[in-house]
Amino acid sequence: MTCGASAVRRRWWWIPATPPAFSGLSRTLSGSRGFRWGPPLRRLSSRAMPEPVRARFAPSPTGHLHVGGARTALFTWLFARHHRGVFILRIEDTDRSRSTEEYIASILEALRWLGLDWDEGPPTPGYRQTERLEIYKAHAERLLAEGKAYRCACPPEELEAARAAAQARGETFRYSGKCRDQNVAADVPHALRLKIPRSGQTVVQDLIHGRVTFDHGQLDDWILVRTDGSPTYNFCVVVDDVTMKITHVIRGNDHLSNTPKQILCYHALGYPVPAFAHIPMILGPDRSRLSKRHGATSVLAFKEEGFLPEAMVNYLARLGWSHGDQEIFSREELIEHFDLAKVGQAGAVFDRAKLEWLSNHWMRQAPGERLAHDLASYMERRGIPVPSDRRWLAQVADSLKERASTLRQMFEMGVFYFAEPANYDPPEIVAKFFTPEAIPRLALLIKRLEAQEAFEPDALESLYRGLVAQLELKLVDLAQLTRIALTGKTVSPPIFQVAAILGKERTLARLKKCLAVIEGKA
RNA sequence: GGCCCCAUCGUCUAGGGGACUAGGACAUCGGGCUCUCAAUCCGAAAACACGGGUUCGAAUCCCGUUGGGGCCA
Repeated sequence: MTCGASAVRRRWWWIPATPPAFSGLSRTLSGSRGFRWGPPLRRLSSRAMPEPVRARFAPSPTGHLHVGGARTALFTWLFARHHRGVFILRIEDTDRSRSTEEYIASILEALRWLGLDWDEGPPTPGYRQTERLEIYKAHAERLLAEGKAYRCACPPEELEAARAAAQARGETFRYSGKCRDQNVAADVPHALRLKIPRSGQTVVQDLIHGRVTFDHGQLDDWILVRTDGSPTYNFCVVVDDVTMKITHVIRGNDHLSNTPKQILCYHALGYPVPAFAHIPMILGPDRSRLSKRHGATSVLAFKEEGFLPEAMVNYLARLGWSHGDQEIFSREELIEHFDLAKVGQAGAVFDRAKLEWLSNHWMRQAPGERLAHDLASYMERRGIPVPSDRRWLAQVADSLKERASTLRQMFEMGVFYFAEPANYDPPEIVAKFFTPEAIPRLALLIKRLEAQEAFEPDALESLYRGLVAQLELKLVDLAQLTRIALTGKTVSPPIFQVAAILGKERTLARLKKCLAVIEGKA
C-alpha cells in the first residue's frame, strides 16, 4: 500500500498491526528521535525510557554469507549500533539436512571480516535453533492447551492431492480447516496447526513500506509443527524473536509475505509484536534476485579477491540507503547517520564497478603498513613467499595502492617487486623501445647510475633529466625503457620510485639484463 | 495462477506540490596535468515507464495500465 507508506515511515509514531479479533491487545508504540521505533512500552509510565533496541541477524547456514545477507546484517548492525542497542546473531539451522558446521564457520568469518560484531550469539550456547527445540515444543504445547492451535491428522498425500487439484484449477491452495474442530486424538499421527481468524485482515506496519494489509481469506491455518515433530520455519522465527526479546525484525523483503502469519502467531502467544523492516532485495544485472548464476556473490569470495572490508561495508551501505549526496562513509559515519527511514523501497542492482571504485578509494586512504599486512596475508594464502622486511613491503604497497582496487590487483601489478621479470610484455609495444639506438643510451644510463650514490626518487629523476637533456631526448624515452627493464611492462608506478624501492643493486642488474637482451635482438 | 512489494540517467541514488533548465556518484566519452598507468581537475552525453485524475501548479498526491521482483508450492 503506497498510500500510507510515505506518511507512516516519516512520522514518529505508529500503531501496531492488530486485527479486530485481537483488539484487546492493542497498544501504541512510541519513541523519541533517538529511539524512533521504540519497543513496546507496555505498562511502563510514559516518562520511562524506552527499552533498548534488540535487533538480530538470523542466517541459515545452508551456504556462504552472500552479499544480500551481508547487507541485511549490516543494516541490522548499523541500526543496533546507532541506537546503542544490542545486536544478536542467531543461527537458523533447523534445516538439518542442508545446514553444516562449515557454513556456520564461514558465516562467522564473513561477519568478522566485515567488522559486524555481535553482542549475543555463538559460540555462547542457545543461539542455534537446534539447541532450542524444547522451547518450540513448550510453546507449541501451550498453544494447543489454550485452544489456539489444533492437531491435524490430514495425511500429507491428501493435502498434496488437494494442492495439485487447486493448482490445476488455477487457484491457490489453502488448507480447508477440516481438522480444526475435530479434536484429533494425541496418539494419531498429526501435525499442529495454528487457528487463524476466518475473516478480517492483518496489517503489517513496516518501517520501510508503511502499512501492508493482508486479507485473512488469503491465509490458512498454517502448520506450526510437522507430523514428524519438527517445528516449521515461521514458528521457530516467532518463538525465537519473542524469547530473545527482539524489538526490531530487520530482514529481506522476501519475508514480507510471511509476516501476517507470524503476527497472528504473536497474537496467539499473547506476545507484543516487534517492529518490522523489510529491506529490498539485491538484484543481478537482469533485475532478478542476486544469485550464484550472477557470479561471485559470497562475501568471502570478495575477501579472497582482496577487496577491503571498509569498501565492502561502504558499498553495501549505499546500496539501498542514502544520506544526501554523500558516497564515502567511514564506519563511524555510517553508525552516526544510518536511518531505516532513508532505506529505499526498490530493489538495487549489485554493481561491481562501483565497489571497485570504493575499494580503490579506501586503499588509497590506508597506510602502507596496514596494506603490507593485508598483502602479506594475501600472498600467504596463495603460497607465495612473503618478503620478511615489512617496512620495505609497506613501501611497495604505498607505491601500488593508488592504482589498485584489490589486493589481487596490487599483487599482480607489483609482481616485479618480488621477482625479476621473466619476459617483456607486451612484445609489440616493447619492440618499439628495443632499438639499436637504445643500446648506447642504456649503456650510458647504467654507467651514470653506477656512479649514483643517493638512490632516491628525486635524485634519480634529476639524474635522468640531466641525461635526457644531454642526449636530446624526452624523459619518456628513457623512463619507458627503464620501466620495461625493471618491471617487464609498459605500465607501473612512477619509475623513479620503483627504482628506489628496488634499490641500486637490483635496478642495475635488471638494466644490464635488458641491455643484453636488446643487444641480442638488435 | 492468487496475494504482496516495487518503478527518476546503463547502475546506485537526491527529490516530502512551486527553489527542476530534475542534483550527486559509478561507469562511458572528450580534454588538462604527466615518465607509463592511475589519481586528480575541467567538460559532454544520459532519467522522472505509460495513461487518466486532484491542483493555479505534480518527478512528488490518487486511480488504472504496463513492466519487474517476491511469497505461496
